[in-house]
Amino acid sequence: MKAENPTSRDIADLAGVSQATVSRALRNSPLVRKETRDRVQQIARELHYFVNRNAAGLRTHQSKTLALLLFDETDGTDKSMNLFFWSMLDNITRAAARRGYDVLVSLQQLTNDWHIEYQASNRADGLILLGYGDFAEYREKLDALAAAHTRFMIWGPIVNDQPGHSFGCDNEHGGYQATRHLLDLGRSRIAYIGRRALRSPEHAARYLGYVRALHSASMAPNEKLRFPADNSEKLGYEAVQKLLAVGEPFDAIFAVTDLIAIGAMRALADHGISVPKDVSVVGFDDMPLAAHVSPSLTTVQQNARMAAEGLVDGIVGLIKGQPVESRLMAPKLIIRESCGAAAAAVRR
Amino acid sequence: MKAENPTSRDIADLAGVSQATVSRALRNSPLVRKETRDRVQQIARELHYFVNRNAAGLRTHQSKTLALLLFDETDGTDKSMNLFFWSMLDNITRAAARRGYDVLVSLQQLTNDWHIEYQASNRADGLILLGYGDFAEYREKLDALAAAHTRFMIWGPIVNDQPGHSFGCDNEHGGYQATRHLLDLGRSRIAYIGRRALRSPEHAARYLGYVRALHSASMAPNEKLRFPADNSEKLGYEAVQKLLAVGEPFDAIFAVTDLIAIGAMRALADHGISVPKDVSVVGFDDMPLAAHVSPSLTTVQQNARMAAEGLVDGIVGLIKGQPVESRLMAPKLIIRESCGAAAAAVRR
DNA sequence: CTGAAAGCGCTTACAG
DNA sequence: CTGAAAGCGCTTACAG
Repeated sequence: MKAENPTSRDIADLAGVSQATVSRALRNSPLVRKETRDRVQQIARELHYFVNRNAAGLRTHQSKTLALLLFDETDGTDKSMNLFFWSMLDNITRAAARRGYDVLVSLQQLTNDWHIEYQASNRADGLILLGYGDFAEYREKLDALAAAHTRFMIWGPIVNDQPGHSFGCDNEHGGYQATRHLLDLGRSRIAYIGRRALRSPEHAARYLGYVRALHSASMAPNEKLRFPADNSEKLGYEAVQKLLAVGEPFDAIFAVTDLIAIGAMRALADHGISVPKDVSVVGFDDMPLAAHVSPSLTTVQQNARMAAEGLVDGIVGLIKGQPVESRLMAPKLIIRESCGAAAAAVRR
Repeated sequence: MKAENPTSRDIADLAGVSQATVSRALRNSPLVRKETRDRVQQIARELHYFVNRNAAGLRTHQSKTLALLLFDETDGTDKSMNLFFWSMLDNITRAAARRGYDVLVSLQQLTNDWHIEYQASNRADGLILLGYGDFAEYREKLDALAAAHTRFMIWGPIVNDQPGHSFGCDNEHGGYQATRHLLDLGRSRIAYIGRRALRSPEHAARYLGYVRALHSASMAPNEKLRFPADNSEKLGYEAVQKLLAVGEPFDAIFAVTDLIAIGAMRALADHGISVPKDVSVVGFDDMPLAAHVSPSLTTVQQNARMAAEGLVDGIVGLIKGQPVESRLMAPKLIIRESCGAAAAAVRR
């Protein structure tokens, strides 16, 4: 049915050279004479020849493939959280392709084995780990990866003692920017919705930025205006219900993620509280939805393209045995309608 | 630095059997005695051994990998369109994993070469093509794939003469359901926003369903209420502007995609027209955003899980040389607020 | 039930 | 600049 694929030997026969020369010519080796090289490549093209990756990989102990492991702590109902990852996936595949790597994708549940075997089986030369959540739970998996001498880059903060290398967003600075923006607009009773425990280091860093901004305005965080929430719209909604129940006055909310912010805005609307007139709301992530909700959400953007480049640079560096440093990139405040800074904000 | 991975030969030495027996034992061959098999597998586990995929693949001419090619006709600004694909990706990787396949992802631009070499280079045993858009443009690529004897499944409609196999949504039926729903609510002047040309077969099928529903109510489509639009919020917005400019009365809109519907609703809101009081709007796709806009969007859902299973079943069947039929799955009307069927609709 | 042997299609020292 | 040869780590007839 399906014709056999041509091999380098077939090309050698047609070109009248040895198979070794074909291999060299195809890889543009300077060892082979230009005319020979051109002839070989010409024939390869005519035959629609492509190097057998399994054979090449077996020989070189490389797969030229990266495995992207996406893990998701949510129950899957809040698919929207994945939007940033989607953009990351897009950018990572492109960045990887530019460097000659394919990307293997795996959606991991936290309970699954973490596919240490991707590298051990020569399916991938390195891993990129992408996920939000509780690092206390991940830690054990990361240790296992490290023990197996797996090369991996983690999307996320720089955590002391954490095995492996990471590339992340400077969440502390982002939290500072968000809060500073609210303060600059004259808001002073700024609620915080999100975690701040160390086991959730991204939230924790954003919280620290929030506190630093308050301090910079000679204020201190008000514990009555702090409500824990994981990353979901529902929990943002519920947090605002609690906030209102407490009765402590507030004029702004810093939600530690866009999803929480959107839930919070819905709760405010349901209670007849106007955003941004009565209360300003700022989120974090800049997921596509943020521009589409009403009022559109002012938020802190993590540039997915930059993130992808950082992660792919890192893992390719590790594969090549180069020294790699864990790094953070700067986030960017995106001003829309939800804080009142742009009264007649352009929505498109 | 990194210790060499163990090979089947290492296990053979430790187990005191031949390398061939190790290979058989690892693959649970009934040929090898249970005790031998258990001993070999035990040692493999202790050594954290994993079969070298390159070697196995070279030998068997299989990669146990599927390539998922996502192509996107938009300019990339309307990332939201990708949401259904994201869900597809999720479900496809899981469905593939269940069948022992990894998934390689590639985000294709229409202008790129379509990586015929995925299969020719033994990187993938088959392809899944995922994208919306204009089949006239794809056609040439599909022919090239077919000419290269590449196995592939296309997400989309069954198109006569189109090379390869497809699995898609019964868009005609979906268009019928959407329109029927509007008719059942007493709407009679139903605008259609979307393409209907054959070169855009998904839109075309939805349009045919729209027409059939109208006929079933003894109505005919009103050409003054038809406005072409590609899949973007912006174009949905603009279509409604044109619709209003024409002055032809209407009480409902069937938008051929959710994104168009959302743009349409925004345009209606900007003109002070109430949805669903004055005008009912129904979309197609049920992207996550659909539940979050206000009013929440009644739409026709394509079940991503079912779609993924269909595509993966198809491609695995093709790989195994089994007969595979192109098939359609049934869409499902999801009733929310935008048509007025659920006055006090639950938004969550 | 097990082993010896061939061979999948490359890459790369080694020799010329 | 080119070729002959080894070998990457498996799987699977072939023989026993």
